[in-house]
Amino acid sequence: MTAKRKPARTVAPVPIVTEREQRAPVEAIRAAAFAQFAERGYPVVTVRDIMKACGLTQGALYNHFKSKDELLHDIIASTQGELERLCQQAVAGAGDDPRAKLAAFVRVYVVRHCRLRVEALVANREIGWLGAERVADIRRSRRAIRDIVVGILAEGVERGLFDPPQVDGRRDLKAMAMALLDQCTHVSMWYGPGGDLGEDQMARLYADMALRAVGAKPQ
Amino acid sequence: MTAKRKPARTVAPVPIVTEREQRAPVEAIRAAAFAQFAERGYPVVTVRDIMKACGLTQGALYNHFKSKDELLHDIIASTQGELERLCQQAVAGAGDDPRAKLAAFVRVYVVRHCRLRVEALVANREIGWLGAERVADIRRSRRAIRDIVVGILAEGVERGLFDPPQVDGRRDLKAMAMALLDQCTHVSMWYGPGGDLGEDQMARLYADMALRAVGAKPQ
DNA sequence: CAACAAAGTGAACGATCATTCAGGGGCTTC
DNA sequence: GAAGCCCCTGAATGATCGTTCACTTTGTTG
Repeated sequence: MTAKRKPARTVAPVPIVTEREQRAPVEAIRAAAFAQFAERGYPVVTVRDIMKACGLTQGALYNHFKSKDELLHDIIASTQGELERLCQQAVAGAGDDPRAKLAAFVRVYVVRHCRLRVEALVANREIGWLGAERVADIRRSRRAIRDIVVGILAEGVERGLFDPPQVDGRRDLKAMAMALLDQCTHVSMWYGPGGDLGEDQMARLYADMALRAVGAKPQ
Repeated sequence: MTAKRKPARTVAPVPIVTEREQRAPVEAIRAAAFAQFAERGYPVVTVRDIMKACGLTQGALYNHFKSKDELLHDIIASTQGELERLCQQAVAGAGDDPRAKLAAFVRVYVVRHCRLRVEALVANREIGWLGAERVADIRRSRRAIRDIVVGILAEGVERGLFDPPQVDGRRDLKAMAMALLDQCTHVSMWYGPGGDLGEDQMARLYADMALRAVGAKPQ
């Protein structure tokens, strides 16, 4: 079943790319870990699984990461950091109108969660396995993203451009922001490129739904 | 730390409720498993953990369930089944208007996901650990719930009561239904009774957002 | 060619897991 | 009070896990 290299003790153990351009093994480990964590979940993926997928053996992991836990944190943190950066950038480049800001935010967020489905899935589903210390900065980044949305909503309300639903005469912008983010985040759980809509169409659909949900005045 | 019964070898090992009314140990196991799975995740919760929480030892589990896997399926399936029943019932009792049906569906769905947060969390997060055979009927039930929503949306569009967003001139009611469900489902991930809104208020907020998102005409 | 550092190997370690099973109490029913 | 059943115990089994480590290979530098 497994193709066992027979006489080879001395050959290069990684699939050769070119002599000069081979990707750092760290990157191969990251990619393999992403794929396996996404498909089967952190606790049941063994170090042996990950390293075998790179053509290496278990022990080699510890030349690059201190532990399996550090590996998980490394890949989640890089994804999460880039997401936060993208969101800030999208809002900053959308001009002054809160409606444009919200639409730009949702579009970028949804496209990213469609395109990098695997990364998003891991980042959102496997956080719980991180040790308490390592989980803290991920949660901080998530709160930061939520607060971007809350800020847009507050600005829109203040300027009379949004009219979000009220319950018992009060609004809860934080709950609304969570609702919008949940909606967009979990696209990565079921979206597939084979579906009826492409990434950009999904992005526009979700942006439209978000604007309607917050009661945005016509532009 | 743990209150160890000292001389007792022969006493009843479960916390005595009354002589006549003790809950079946199966229920105690279910409850303990729910709590522990929700808090720490199926793969890292051991059979010993669950049974210790009931005041029993590992082996006793297998007097009630064939395996840890069957236990997980049992508790997920019962939750999921009741959710499906509740949703059907909510829609059936909401009259003829698709707007009322959608609102009733969302309200019931959100209240349930707020109130039975633990159960919802387990049912939605731990499915992946079930064996392929056992996961099938859970997925069927989820599709059934999604199709309830799709049906309401389709009826509303047909009768001119909903005007959902279009992308490139087309609608994707399935994607919209998934978006609404994702939003409502993941309330269970962050809602806490200590927040600004109560369950009923959350339900109304979400129902309002859903009606706006699908472009429901004023009633 | 010798020396050195970086990186991979694979056996080994200690821990822990789900599951099995022989043994033994406490019921209810005769 | 004997028989039979339900249920629980706790040691045992066999497998697998993350991590370590002594050793080897490879490529670079003097």
